Amino acid sequence: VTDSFLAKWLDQKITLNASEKAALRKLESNQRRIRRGSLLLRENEPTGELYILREGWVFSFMILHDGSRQILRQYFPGDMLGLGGLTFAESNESLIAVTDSVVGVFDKPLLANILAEHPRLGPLFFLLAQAERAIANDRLAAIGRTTAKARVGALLLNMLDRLRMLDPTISNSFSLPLTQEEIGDSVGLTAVHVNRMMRALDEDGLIKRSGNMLHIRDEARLIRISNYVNRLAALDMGWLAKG
Amino acid sequence: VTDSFLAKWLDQKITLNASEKAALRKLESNQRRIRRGSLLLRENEPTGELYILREGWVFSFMILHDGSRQILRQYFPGDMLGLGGLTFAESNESLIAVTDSVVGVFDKPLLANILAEHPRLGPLFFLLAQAERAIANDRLAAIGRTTAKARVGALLLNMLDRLRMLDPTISNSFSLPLTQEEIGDSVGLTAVHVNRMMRALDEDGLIKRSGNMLHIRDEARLIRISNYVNRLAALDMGWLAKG
DNA sequence: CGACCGTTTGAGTGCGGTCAAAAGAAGTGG
DNA sequence: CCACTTCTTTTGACCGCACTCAAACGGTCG
Repeated sequence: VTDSFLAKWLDQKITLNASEKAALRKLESNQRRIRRGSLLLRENEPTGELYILREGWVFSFMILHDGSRQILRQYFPGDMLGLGGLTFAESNESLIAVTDSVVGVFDKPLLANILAEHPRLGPLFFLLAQAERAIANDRLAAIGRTTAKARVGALLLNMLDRLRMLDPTISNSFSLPLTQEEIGDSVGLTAVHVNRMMRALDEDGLIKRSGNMLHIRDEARLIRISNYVNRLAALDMGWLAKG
Repeated sequence: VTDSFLAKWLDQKITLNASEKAALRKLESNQRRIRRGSLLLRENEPTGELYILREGWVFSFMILHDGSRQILRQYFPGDMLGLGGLTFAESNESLIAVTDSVVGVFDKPLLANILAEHPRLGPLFFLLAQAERAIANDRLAAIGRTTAKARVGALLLNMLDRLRMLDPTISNSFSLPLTQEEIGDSVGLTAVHVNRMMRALDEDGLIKRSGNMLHIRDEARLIRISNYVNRLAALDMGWLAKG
């Protein structure tokens, strides 16, 4: 068993002791390989499984009654997935792998044990959930109140910032494995209109596309027109515990 | 100091012991009265204050760069407010009282102490946060992928269900203190279009308005056309701890 | 090489926005 | 209690952003 990806990520924000790291490692010890395009979890099916993503891209989504899809969130290595199942017997979200991925699989009883044995982890997970909520708020505001171009721009910037946290050598380019339809389902647009907006961003000199590589050419201006804020930069959890 | 409203709400889901109840009571012991329309917390201002709502209605919102407003969430008695300040030095949301309200005020150090002394509360708060996330997902999908009429309908139904949890005697009517502009800012519409949708719902026989009283006339049909799901009904946190 | 999937482009439509104004409701001060 | 202001709701006319439908193009995999 290699190191815990969740621990690596948390450890940037708060110092974990050896026993806590060991506990988190346990959550990732049972690993599973996921093929690109396959479902990890299906909406409205009872499940006790929870996951920590170790490699690859995953996203969660809901299907509405008219058949349309809303993508809720993109997940990257270190993220916990399937948390909808924590409070509801049936999850209200599905999980699908965008690229070949590796997850650590665990269940509720194991999580309950670990939380009981390591009293700092519960509060820490609570904080993490609040940080996610703040980011979800930005997405809500973007979808509810900004133009199509801004929504696409904000999504691209958010993905770039997430990837930068994982790999500081990334500067302004990354491989974007999402189709334009998936981008549309993420920000509440149709694939056709996403295409027009991407081309517009391209013609404005804000981004550059070649293959599935995406290059942000003028990040400052893209941030401005997209009404984007990088919340991750200001995350502070140090006040929680000094142990 | 009367009973804790947060404890009353949590106690429906998981059994709290006397010492935990006392701890939660402490969070609400420092009470403050808020006038209708006044700001409890301002976006982008550093703050250490956190709140538990005891009486009244509060909502949180963000202002975008073009001046438009997105209302993020309606809060009811028993809810914790201002959690954006937990992980960020500056909150990314503002809080405003819709009606005269009473909140319990506490700060991060007190919360940190209570979480450290009561090891079940951290995990419990974590679960609560996940439940909120699931509900936020529904709202995201509604705004991203449903029609104006469905969005308004889903908001009304959600408020009804929240109120029912607080007062089981409520059947199909409640006093709605939000203006149509505030409803619009909640679901990503203009006040003018909210008005048209409310009138349409009225003419369809789904709702009935008189003054600021709202009556749901055909709940089943409104649920259907709004693509609404009441997540609160299926909340399950019992697996967490048997202590 | 064909089948399939994703991207690109065009033409036309409609949902929700904008602008404007009137009517009603609710505070506010004298 | 009334006069006045301000806020909220309602209605109409028009506009435009994003959707729909459709077809062509390009890449990729078997």
